[in-house]
Amino acid sequence: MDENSKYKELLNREGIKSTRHRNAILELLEESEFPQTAEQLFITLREKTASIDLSTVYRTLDTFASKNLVIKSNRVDDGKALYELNHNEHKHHILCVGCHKLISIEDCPIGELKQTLKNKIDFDITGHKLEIYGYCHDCKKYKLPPGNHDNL
Amino acid sequence: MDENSKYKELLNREGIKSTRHRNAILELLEESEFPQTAEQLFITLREKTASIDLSTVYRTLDTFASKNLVIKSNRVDDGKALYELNHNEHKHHILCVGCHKLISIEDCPIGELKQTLKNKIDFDITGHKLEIYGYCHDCKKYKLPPGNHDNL
DNA sequence: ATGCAAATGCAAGGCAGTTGCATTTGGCGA
DNA sequence: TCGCCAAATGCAACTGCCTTGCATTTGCAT
Ligand SMILES: [Mn+2]
Ligand SMILES: [Mn+2]
Ligand SMILES: [Zn+2]
Ligand SMILES: [Zn+2]
Repeated sequence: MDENSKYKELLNREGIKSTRHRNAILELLEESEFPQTAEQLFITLREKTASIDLSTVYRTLDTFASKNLVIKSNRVDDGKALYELNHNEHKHHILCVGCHKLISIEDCPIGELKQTLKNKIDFDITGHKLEIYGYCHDCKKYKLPPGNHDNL
Repeated sequence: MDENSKYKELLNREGIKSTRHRNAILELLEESEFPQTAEQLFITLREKTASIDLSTVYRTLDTFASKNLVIKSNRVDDGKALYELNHNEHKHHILCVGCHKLISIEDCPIGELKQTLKNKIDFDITGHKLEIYGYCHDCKKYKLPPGNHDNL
């Protein structure tokens, strides 16, 4: 195999084979600023590289997720699965419900809660998912939709 | 209609009709300690009350969600939709990945973050979803699965 | 080069949720 | 109380996301 093997060592380290598709998917994820759906990745892959089947995309992403190479989450509005490279940095996204812009933030408020729960009910937190939404600077001008948004 | 109309006023206040199914679903949600899937509700409804169609359950729950009577979320492991009554109290659940037990907590760490983001990037948070998982007291004995769980 | 397990393509299938349409029902006004 | 009509429901087909079974191809160790 040629120098599609950019991630050969990484993949072998995880005990899986280095293939054209796996390299392409990792490369694409590395270029992506935000979590992508399988289909978004699939379409891009078809455009820029070779033929690939959607099922291969799913299987590859699931494999990567099981190795903790990628993080799988769910889109807030439609629940569709999202995949992003695991940079092992702790970050979250906030979604503007006005313009649907995603903004990355490095703040995470779980730290204290971790200790609190440990003390209160002897629960060991190993992970969490946090999605925040609201209105960005540019979208403040729009009125809030009716209803209590603060109970989620 | 007889005294299935327990929630008539509430429903009329929201501008929708009081029906047998809507009352039954609200009643069932009120009895439920934790968020339920549409199918769980559907099955219980069939057992304890009359015949109802699954599509009616979905439509009813969506209607309730749009009125902010119920909160729709997604299960952590399979992404399936969950529905719970909106008690307008701010709470979260933590999931034990050992025994799959759900525990309600009233702690929420978003408050400070709200102000932080307001100051830093002029973003107004209107809501958030937080799912926490880990190991409960009883499940500590089980080993943690390999991999970094702390990057979600 | 050879062999074999792993990866992939292809097509069918599974399942949560949605939708169109005919029928029923709640609530209101006569 | 009756009749009306929009709203709600049942039913069945359908969509879309994702999975799976199986035949073929490919990575890679020997
Ligand atoms: Mn976090
Ligand atoms: Mn909260
Ligand atoms: Zn915006
Ligand atoms: Zn447990």
